[in-house]
Amino acid sequence: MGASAIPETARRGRPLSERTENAILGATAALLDEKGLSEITMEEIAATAGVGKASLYRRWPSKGTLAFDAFGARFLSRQPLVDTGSLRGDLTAALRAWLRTVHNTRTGRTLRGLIAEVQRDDALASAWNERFLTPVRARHRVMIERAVARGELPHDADSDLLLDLAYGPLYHRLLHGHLPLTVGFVDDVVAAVMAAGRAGDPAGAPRG
Amino acid sequence: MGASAIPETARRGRPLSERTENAILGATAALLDEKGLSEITMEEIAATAGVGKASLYRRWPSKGTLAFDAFGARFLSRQPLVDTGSLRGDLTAALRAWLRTVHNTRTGRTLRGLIAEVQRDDALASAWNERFLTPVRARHRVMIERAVARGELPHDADSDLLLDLAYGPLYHRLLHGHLPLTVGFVDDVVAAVMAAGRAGDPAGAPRG
Amino acid sequence: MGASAIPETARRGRPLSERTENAILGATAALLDEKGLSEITMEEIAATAGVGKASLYRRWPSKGTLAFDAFGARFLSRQPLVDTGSLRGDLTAALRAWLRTVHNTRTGRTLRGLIAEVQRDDALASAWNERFLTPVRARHRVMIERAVARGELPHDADSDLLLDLAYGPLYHRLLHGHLPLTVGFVDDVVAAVMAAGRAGDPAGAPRG
Amino acid sequence: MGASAIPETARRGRPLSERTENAILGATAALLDEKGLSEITMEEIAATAGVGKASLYRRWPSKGTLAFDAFGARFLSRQPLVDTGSLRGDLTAALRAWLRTVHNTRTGRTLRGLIAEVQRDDALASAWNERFLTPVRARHRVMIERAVARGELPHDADSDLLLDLAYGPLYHRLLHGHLPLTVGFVDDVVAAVMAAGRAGDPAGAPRG
DNA sequence: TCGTAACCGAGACGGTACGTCTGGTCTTTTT
DNA sequence: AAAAAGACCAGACGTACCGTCTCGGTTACGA
Repeated sequence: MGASAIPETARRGRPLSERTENAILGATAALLDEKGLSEITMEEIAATAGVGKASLYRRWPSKGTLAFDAFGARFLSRQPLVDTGSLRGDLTAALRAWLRTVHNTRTGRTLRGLIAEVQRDDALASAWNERFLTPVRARHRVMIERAVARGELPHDADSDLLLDLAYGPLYHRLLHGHLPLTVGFVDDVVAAVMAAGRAGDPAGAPRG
Repeated sequence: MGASAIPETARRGRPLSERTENAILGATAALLDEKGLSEITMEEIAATAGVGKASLYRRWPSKGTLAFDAFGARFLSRQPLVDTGSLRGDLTAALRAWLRTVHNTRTGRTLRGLIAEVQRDDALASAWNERFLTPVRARHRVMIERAVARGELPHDADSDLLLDLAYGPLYHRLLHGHLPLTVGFVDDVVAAVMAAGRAGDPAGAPRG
Repeated sequence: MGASAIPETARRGRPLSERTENAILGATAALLDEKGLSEITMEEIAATAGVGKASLYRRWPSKGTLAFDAFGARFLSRQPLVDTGSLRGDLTAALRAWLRTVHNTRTGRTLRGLIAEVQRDDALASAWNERFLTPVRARHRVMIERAVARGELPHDADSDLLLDLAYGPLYHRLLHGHLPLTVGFVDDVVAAVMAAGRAGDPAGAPRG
Repeated sequence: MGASAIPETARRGRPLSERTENAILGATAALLDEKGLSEITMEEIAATAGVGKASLYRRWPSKGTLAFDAFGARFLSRQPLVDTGSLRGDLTAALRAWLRTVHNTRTGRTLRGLIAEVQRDDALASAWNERFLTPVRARHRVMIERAVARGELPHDADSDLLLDLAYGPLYHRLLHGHLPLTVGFVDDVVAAVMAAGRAGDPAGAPRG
């Protein structure tokens, strides 16, 4: 989304300035630390970065994509993959890390704002999927694969299902706020995922 | 949110017109059938309703609250509570009804737009909780209570947890769109909730 | 303009309340003492008078006519007609009284506001002429007639012209503010009118 | 009032477009030819000019100042200064030109509207003085100076007074409409000014 | 070493929508 | 039936941002 794509041949003309790019990303991150995405304007980002608005639009097509670039790396870096030796341990570690990252934090507010933005912008939705959800899920999927290798889960365990069972309830409370996001809740969710996994290949259950 | 609050004594001056209110709600609903919430403007609603803008702001403080009033009743009416005689049957019926209501429908798009709006407006978030989430969850909780009465679930089953386990994964796919919302997925989620429920008090203890 | 028109027969229903009328005129006068006519709204007048807007529009068709009624009598009462025994004395007394009334006073500001209002409302312009200009000019014309009777002016002296020669320059400076309105200026204008009057029939003929 | 002020150094950013400015002034002038200033809205001017509202407010702080810029030059150009060889001739030519320009013309209606506007806006009043009244009076003052040079008026003739004696009665009738603005009236006013001028230094008359 | 293409910051551009305000009218209940 | 209250429709107000374009100027490649 940001500056990428190595040109086949060196492109003519003045190249995009790395300083400008960093200034924009820095200003965006700083503003996201202060307030919600919907309260930030492109003009404000440009002014804060000491940059013309055109330099924003030259790189990112919308506020959402820019915020996503300014936000994504930091978020991903806070979702480490640890190997505790058991699926329950891995899941607990992963979901608690997610909880710490988003619960009552500026990062959580930004994440909510980005998900809101995704609902109104199909292009951003694609980017969100490819650049954020896919990698984070690939990382999480490793937990499932290790559990299969250990024999904790059957060979045909549905990793997509299990991940949605784990993260779905958490995002649900994050976005709707109907009930608190607590460590206890996270542990209950982990227990439920364990139960569902042990119950055998859920995809094999009879359905209509 | 809209006209409410029974006056202690008859209020002075010209009362809010029911015709005007209905015209506004009707226009909003019609526009929500055409396009997304974020593409609709208050000016457009007023013009469609043949009403002054002030008559909108006199009743609703924001577009979100208005959309919520125009949308809520319809949505709730499409989430019937049926008694099939078993928890699995009840859950399957409820989640499939939800799926039919939101999957690739205008209602689904509107629901996504409203959830996005809720992320940026605390007042709307409260209304969303009180006027939408709380009643819909109360209705769904009946399923859990019936299962407890039947002996399908232990007495201390955590209905909040079970409902989040059921609806969380569905909303997750609705909002992120990383994987399709299918009947098969719904049935898998039901199976997982059943497994989690049978496993006893999910909040705690080791299970064999 | 205001409450007038004696009913042929006693009118049916509740009569227009004199209290209401006085409250409106009082509120208007009070507001005109505070600020300019263009900064006052009908809603403000109604609120200040503790009266419904309909009670304003029932009596006066526009803000200008109302202001005119609230203002007119006071202004006229401050333009006394004195008989000093000479045209120069009469004119000096009249123009100086006008100067005292309007120079750097709230009355002057209101007068300017009303004249501005008259430019954009033909109905008000008529009222202004009939109810304000005509009576005040009739009163001033007496000065000219007395001067003719004394032999200070020829029998065919054009009183309209002489009055416009006297008041025109004063209103000019009041409305344009290009030069100060001073007693010296008033006296110079009186001298000029005297000269013009003495020169014989101003409408015509060559003079030596 | 509009785009002016030569920049000390080349100004940064995109300069104000002359095309836009002309479009706005043209649209304003066209609308002023159709109807009165008070019936014209900023939105209408922007739409007619094919221009955003911000481009109006970027240049002019109010409708009055804009109308003034659109109107001023045209009006001034219709008040030529001719040298007829005598004060009476010069005055007659100037006042008759004024009469032709404003009597029952769109220009006259606009002039009345602007004078009304000036009464409610101090900033506009200043502009009106500096940019309209001062130059037009400077031009007219030449008539007086030539008359002094010819010996028609004493050396200490008060040009401000004489100009107000000449134009005051005309504006008086224009704004109040109590009596018609005719050529005969103009000639009478000229005669009066001549008489006042010949009567010697009016400023020297005794006063209290 | 020059030309030129694409960048740079600044800010004006045509637009849209905002939420407020006012005008003049209409609809209540109360007097 | 007029009173006070206040909602009604209509639409202008001046502001804020949008995403694009224009300006004078800079940078770095390729000829």
